[in-house]
Amino acid sequence: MQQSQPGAAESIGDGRHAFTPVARAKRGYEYIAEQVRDAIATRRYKPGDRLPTEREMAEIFEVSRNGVREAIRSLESSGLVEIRIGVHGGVFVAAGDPQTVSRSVRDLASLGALPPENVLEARILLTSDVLRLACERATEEDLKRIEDDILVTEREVLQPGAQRTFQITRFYRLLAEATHNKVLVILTDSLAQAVHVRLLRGGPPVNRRVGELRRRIVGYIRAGDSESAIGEITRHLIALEESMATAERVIGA
Amino acid sequence: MQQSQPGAAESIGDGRHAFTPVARAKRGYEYIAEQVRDAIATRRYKPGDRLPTEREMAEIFEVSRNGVREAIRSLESSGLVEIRIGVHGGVFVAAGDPQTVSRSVRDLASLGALPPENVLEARILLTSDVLRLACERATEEDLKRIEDDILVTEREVLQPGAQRTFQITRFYRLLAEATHNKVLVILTDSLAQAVHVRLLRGGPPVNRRVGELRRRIVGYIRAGDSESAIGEITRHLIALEESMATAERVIGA
DNA sequence: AGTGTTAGAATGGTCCAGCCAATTGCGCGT
DNA sequence: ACGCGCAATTGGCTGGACCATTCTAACACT
Repeated sequence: MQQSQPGAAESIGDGRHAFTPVARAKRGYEYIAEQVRDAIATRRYKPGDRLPTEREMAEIFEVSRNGVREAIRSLESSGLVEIRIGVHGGVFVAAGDPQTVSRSVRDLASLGALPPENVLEARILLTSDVLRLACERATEEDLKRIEDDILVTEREVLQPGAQRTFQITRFYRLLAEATHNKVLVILTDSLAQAVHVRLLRGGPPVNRRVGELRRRIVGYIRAGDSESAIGEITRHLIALEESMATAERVIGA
Repeated sequence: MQQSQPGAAESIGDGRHAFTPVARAKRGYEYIAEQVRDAIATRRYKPGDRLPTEREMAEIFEVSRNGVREAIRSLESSGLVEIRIGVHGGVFVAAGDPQTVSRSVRDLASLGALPPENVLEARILLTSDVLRLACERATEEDLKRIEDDILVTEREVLQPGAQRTFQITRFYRLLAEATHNKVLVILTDSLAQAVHVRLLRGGPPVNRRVGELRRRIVGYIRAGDSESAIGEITRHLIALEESMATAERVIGA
């Protein structure tokens, strides 16, 4: 996988030179992971297929079993393979879990690599697109699911000692699911996770009025009034950002 | 790391039950990776900080050094830590490389988990948002960079035996960079990678006219005519999708 | 004083050989 | 026919050993 080189090269020059960072001594397991990745990318191995056993790979690649295990760990953490144990166990090409993407984004947010104002802007744009599509495509079932979730959330939020849960993520994912577009679900979920990380780090108190707000949104979607829905949620996202920003200023984070 | 549970639970029921998959016997290294992840998420460790050495962690967590190494491999592959060797080397919390996200998306695409029509739709929406912002914010420098890249691309494309390179990814990233929004760059790049994977798997021949098209886009951006730019690129993305679809039908992939 | 040079220490990188735990199939006994 | 347990195969994990890389600090030579 030549993923790091292009980025690195371009960030330095104008892209015209053909230089690449001096082939840093890659570690053994990287070569293994790379080969497996390529084999999957080129469809030589498809989801569900079983790779050779650890012991076999150790022979094939001429490394110790430990080296193979590290490579597998890396691939597993990327969501490319999954492991089953027992006879007929082994390393299998995974089906592809969409959550790996939002986990990446969450990690980036954990590291503070995502400026909040950029997340906010992207979120407003993305959510607006989602709402427009949702107005066209949401089925009654989709809307029911959202309404059920609102009830759950209200119950969670009104309980004494309400903790931050995954409600933030859930609502937006359900909205995105109403577009019937998997990719939009992934993107929406990713941005929600970026905010979620921040909320977990001592954010503002839980807003007890979320229920009302969300019900209004659903109402607009039912009526096919995308512009009102967008306006409503945009104001909400901005308000949320402001309350997070002040909360962080108080803590001094 | 409770990332797999919420998704799994919700996909089954209505979200009202509090059931969680029977705590599958987690492997030792997962506990380690989880603790380190949490420590980073809660800012107990910040980018640049050094974690204990492998040997120390092995003592702390009461596992073998191999176990620790597997945990580190997993975190490294998530882009959370990076390793330096030598005295004063060790495991350091990373700065956060945006490429981890697009790599995730690319992996998902490799696994065939992203329906092409969903990618196309998301790409059209996202690129439209990007172009609107770019029309407002692009500096002369931004546009210069794009024009330079177009020249590079034309040279690459017109060479005999033109190979698919990273030009597809590059152009869209540069467009996104003109919005001066890091998050939009990440999202744009991710979707471009999803398409790139497909192109590498025997896509249609390289389009030799890309230069003209891209120059027109830049022209519209300079003129602040976002709608024309959007129309142009939307038609292009749709045409690209169609040519990929037919190419795949021929191959029988 | 300045300048190489070298020895040592600390770190991750790798290997080996072995045993444990989970899973499954097969054959034996009832 | 049924069930029970053994055996085979897989990944999970251990502990110990040694190598490769890097940096520091002491030393030797100008």
